[in-house]
Amino acid sequence: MKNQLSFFEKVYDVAAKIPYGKVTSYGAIANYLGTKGSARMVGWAMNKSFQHPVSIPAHRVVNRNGLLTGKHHFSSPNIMQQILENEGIIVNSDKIVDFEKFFWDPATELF
DNA sequence: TGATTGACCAACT
DNA sequence: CAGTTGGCCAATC
Repeated sequence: MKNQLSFFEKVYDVAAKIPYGKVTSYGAIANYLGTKGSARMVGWAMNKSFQHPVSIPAHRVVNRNGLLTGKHHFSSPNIMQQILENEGIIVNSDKIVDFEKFFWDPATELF
């Protein structure tokens, strides 16, 4: 029995818990999981999240700079920004304004 | 099955 | 300051 979830599964678990109107980074999730170097896997997991049965708010996950790097992988490159602005997050030039204000760190908030 | 890639990050050169 | 490298795990070729 493999009680231990794969890194892949943990990413979904954390990403699904991102509160409304908040954002986090790939590195923050990876760091929370204890594998800082696996930040790329988080993004890759988000890509697969679309085919994942659970709704993953991948639009609330951005890179360390608050830049919407993954927007291009959505149905339309403008969808990600539209949703974020819909949640009260200000986005300018594909970048989140006051990123630290909307930043949600699982290691801190989720504990 | 070995090699490459991937929505990243930090450190090094 | 810009380009390269190492790290991590899973999927694709």
